[in-house]
Amino acid sequence: MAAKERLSSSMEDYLEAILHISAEKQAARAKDIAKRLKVNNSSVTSALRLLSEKGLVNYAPYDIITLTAQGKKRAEEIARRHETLKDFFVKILLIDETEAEKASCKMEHVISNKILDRLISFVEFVEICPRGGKEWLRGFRRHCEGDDISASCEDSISLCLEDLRKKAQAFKNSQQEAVLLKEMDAGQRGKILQIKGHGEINKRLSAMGVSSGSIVEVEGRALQEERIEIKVRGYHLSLRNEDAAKISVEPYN
Amino acid sequence: MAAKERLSSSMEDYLEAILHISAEKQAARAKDIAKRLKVNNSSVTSALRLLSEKGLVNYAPYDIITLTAQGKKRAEEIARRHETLKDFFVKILLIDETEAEKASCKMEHVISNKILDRLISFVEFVEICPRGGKEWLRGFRRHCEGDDISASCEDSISLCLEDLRKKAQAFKNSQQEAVLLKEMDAGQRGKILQIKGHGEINKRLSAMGVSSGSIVEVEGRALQEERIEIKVRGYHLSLRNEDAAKISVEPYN
DNA sequence: TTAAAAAGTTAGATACATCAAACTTTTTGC
DNA sequence: GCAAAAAGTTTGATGTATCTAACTTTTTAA
Repeated sequence: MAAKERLSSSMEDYLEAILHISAEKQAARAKDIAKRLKVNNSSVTSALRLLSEKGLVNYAPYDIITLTAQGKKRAEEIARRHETLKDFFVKILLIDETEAEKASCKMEHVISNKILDRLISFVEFVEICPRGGKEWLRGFRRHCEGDDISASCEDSISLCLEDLRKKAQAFKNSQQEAVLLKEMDAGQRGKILQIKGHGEINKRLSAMGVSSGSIVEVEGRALQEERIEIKVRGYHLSLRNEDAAKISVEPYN
Repeated sequence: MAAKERLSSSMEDYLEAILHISAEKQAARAKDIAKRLKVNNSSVTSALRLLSEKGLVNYAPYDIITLTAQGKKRAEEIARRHETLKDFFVKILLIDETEAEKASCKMEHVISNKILDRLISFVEFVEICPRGGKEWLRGFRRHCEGDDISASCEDSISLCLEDLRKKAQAFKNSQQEAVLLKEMDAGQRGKILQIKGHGEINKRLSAMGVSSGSIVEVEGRALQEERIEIKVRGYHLSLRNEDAAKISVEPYN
C-alpha cells in the first residue's frame, strides 16, 4: 500500500466534496464539485488528475468520478475532523451552525490527531459528567451573552446543587446494568464494557482507538433493522446486529 | 490608513517571528527569522520586501529590520490568537506544552475572531465557575487517561459536592468587596465593575471588547511599580497606576 | 587595514492553486 | 439522428512560497 502522503488543504477539500456529493447523488460530476468548492471547472480537472495519480479517486477524462477505497478512507477521516470540530463549536462553545460550519471547514485541515482526540473526549466528558452538562452550559451561555459571571455561575450552581446531587446519585446507581449494544435505542449513549471475541470488529474498533471505556452513541438502524448505526470517537459505523451483540455497554441517560 | 488586507499564513508567520525576535534581542536579523521559521535566507528577503510594501515592516536592503506600528499591531493580534489557542489546549484539553505549541502555530492562521472570543470566554468560565475548575478538570484528566468515566465523574462530584457547596458559598459571599485594579496583586483575577471617566484607556479598552463584566488578570508590575501589567480578553496590557486607579474590580480567589 | 567569514540579495527554477478563453466530448430535446 | 446546449478539458497565464547557486555587502579579527 502506498505510504500515506500528506495532502494539501485544497486536495482534502476536493476529496471531502466528492464524498458528500456521492452521498447525495448517484455520482459526482465535475460541475458539482466546482460549484461546491466555488472554483473554476478547469481547477477541478487538474485536481482530479492529481488525486487520481495518488490513487485516491477513480477518474478518466469525461468519465464519472468516484473515490477509491483509499480515497474514501481519507475523505471520511477529513469529514470526521470536520464534524468533531463543528460538534465542539456548536455543543460547547455555543456557536451558531453557519459560523461553526465555516470555521470547521478551515480548521479541519490543520488540527492534529492528538488535539482531535482530546476534543472528542472533552465533549464526551462535558456532556456526560453530571457536574458539566446542560445546566452548566446554560451558565456559560449567560456568560457569553454578557451576563454577570457571578450570576451565570450561580445559575449553574445554586439552582442546581440539589439537582446535581440527584444527578450524581442517579449516575452512581445506573452503573450495574450492562446491556448489549444490539439492544440499545437510537439516541442512547453508553460506555463500552467489553468487546467479546477476536473477530473482525474487534480489530476494526481497536484500529480506531475504540476499546472498553469508550463512549458510544446509537444513531439509528438500517437495512430493516439488520444493522445498527453508531458513533464512537467521531467515527460513524454500521454494525451487523450479530456483531453488536458481542459488545456490552453500560448505558447512560 | 491602508485597509486591513488579508495576510497569508506565511506572512503572518514572518510578522510573528519578527515580533518575538525583537522582544528577545535588540534587532531582528534576517538570519534569525530564517532559522526560526526554518526557511531559506532568500525566502526571508522576499517576504520582507512584501511586508515592507504593505507598510508592516521597516526594511531596506542590508538594513536592520523592525516592525512598523501597524505591523506590530498585526503581529500582536496573531500572537494573541496563538496564545489563546495554546491556553485552551494546555489549560482545558490538558495537552502538553510542545504539542500545544505546535498546534497553535498552525491553527492561529485560520481561527475566526468569533471562535477566538468564545474560546476566551470558555476558558474564563471553566476556571472561574465553581462547578468547573480544578477538580472538574482533574476528572477530565482521568477520563483522558482511560480511567472509567463513571469513576472520573464521580471523582469530580461525590468527592467535591461538599467542597462545591463551600466554593459556591464563598463565591457568593465574595461579591460585595470592590477594589481598584491598581490595588490588586499579581496573579489575582477579577471582574471589571466600572471604568471611570472617558479618557484614552476607556477608548482603548472598549476597542478591544473590554467592558464591565470582562475578566481581568494581574500579571505583574513594571517600571518600579509605576505600571501594572494585566491580561484581559487575551490582550496583554500595561497601564499606568493612574489609569488603573480608574478601574474598579471585583476580585476572585 | 584589509582579507576572509558571515550575512544578505538576486536570479532563475519548481511546485501549487487558481483563472479565462478556446476547444472537445457528451447529453438532451425536438 | 442530429444540432444546440451542457459538461468537461486543454492551454497558457497569474500569484504565492519556496528552493539553490551565484553574487554583493557588511562584519570581524589578525
